[in-house]
Amino acid sequence: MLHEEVVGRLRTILLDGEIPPGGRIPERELCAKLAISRTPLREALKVLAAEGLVLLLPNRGSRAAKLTGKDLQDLFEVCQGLEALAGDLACERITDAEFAAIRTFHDEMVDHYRRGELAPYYRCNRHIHEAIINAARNPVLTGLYESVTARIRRARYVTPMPPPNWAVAVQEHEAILNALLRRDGTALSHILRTHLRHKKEEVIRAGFAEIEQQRPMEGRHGLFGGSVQAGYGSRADI
Amino acid sequence: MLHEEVVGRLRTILLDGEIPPGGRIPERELCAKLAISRTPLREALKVLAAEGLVLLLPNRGSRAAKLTGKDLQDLFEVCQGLEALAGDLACERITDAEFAAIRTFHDEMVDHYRRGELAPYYRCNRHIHEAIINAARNPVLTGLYESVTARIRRARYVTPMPPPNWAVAVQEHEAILNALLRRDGTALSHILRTHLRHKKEEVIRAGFAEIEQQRPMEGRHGLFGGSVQAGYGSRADI
DNA sequence: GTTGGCAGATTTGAATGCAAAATGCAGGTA
DNA sequence: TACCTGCATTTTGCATTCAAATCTGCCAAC
Repeated sequence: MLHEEVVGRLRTILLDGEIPPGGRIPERELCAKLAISRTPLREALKVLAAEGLVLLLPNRGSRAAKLTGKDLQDLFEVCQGLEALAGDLACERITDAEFAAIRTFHDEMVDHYRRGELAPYYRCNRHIHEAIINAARNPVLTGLYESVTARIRRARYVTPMPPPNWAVAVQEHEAILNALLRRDGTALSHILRTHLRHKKEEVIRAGFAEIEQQRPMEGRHGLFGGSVQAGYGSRADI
Repeated sequence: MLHEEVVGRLRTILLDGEIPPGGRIPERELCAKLAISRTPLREALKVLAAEGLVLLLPNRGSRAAKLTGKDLQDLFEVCQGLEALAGDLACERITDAEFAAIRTFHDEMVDHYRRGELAPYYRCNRHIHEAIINAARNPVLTGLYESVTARIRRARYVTPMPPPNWAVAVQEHEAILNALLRRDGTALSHILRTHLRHKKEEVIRAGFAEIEQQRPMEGRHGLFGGSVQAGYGSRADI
């Protein structure tokens, strides 16, 4: 019960920004805080490094990963690909009940839009996107999606929306719902790609990538391929 | 230098089937074999569990993950999505040199096809797919792709090809090259999806998923989402 | 003959210990 | 004053140790 939980709690700490991106991760303090020894903590750090949330610097400790604008762009692009795939699959596999649930979220979301309530709008929005992923009935996809979206969540679901863009986003969501209703995978896939591309542009324009004071070569690491790997630095928040 | 290397070697051991899927992973033996202590080995196991290559059974050790037909299908679907995305991006970003390299691999591949040389054919084939991924210039994508393809590599690049299917595959590759030449992302994306879908169907038909003697509930685990998580069993080889 | 249960051995999960590397700081030198 | 050098301290990475859980084999009871 220890290991899983440690990974989860650490992940929360990192995603919530309790340890700010780029911040040092003090092993001893965290051990005390979580009331565990260094062994399970270090195991968790390795796992999170594989997820791209932690940067392991050999012999020099670990740091919370920072996202550069490039990182953010890369992540959004991948997210586009994953959601497009999910949309395609979801149209083949979604149940009527699942569709109904999405429609409910959608209607609620539109209500929040009309009232200009951003936070609840985003909540519904996120439910919809996640429901589409789940409807694809592909655990591998779900897993990758969670891992990718976790890292852009704050950028994605916090960025303020200028009214014109917000209107477009809602329109796109109408189209998403429509494509789902028609079970038109190709269309849904296309809309989702567009939708995410817009979101990406908005987030990047909103400045989630401007504070790039490139740190000089932090080590690589960050298993699973090249995720964070290529050694970035910077970004203070997200 | 230890940790990274241990993960790498263990991954190789698992992917090469040196420890067969579903096989127990004997910590002590592996420690002796790799000349390390249990601590770094266990860290590596946790990381590989997060990648979906290892199943962690609380208090009952770890096992090499097995792929069910469903797993294989899920992985191929995700691979479709990733390659489609890569194709789209690659068309925007590929350099002439990269394209030339792909064309060279392509020509060589066709030669091998004409001579009926499957293994070298697959080698070129794989180079092409990887080159497209790399041309997308997206480290996150590259990382996920590596992680996903590693798990289906043996199925994908070992399955024998009935002549008619092989001919179709080569034709598809002609189309891939053509779309790349024209920098037509939409077309390339579409072809890659189709190409991968065919491959998936072929692999599944070739029987890489038939030996499913469902093991009774092995624990879950296997971080990153639901990858292996949902607790499958079975498959003896791959 | 089979089943249930108990004691010993094995294995796992986590804590602690120890050597090596890195960091910080004081003092000396140009 | 700025910079380099050497030492003490801290931190990291791995090995070892220890407690708890699981597995194995044996015996008794039905």
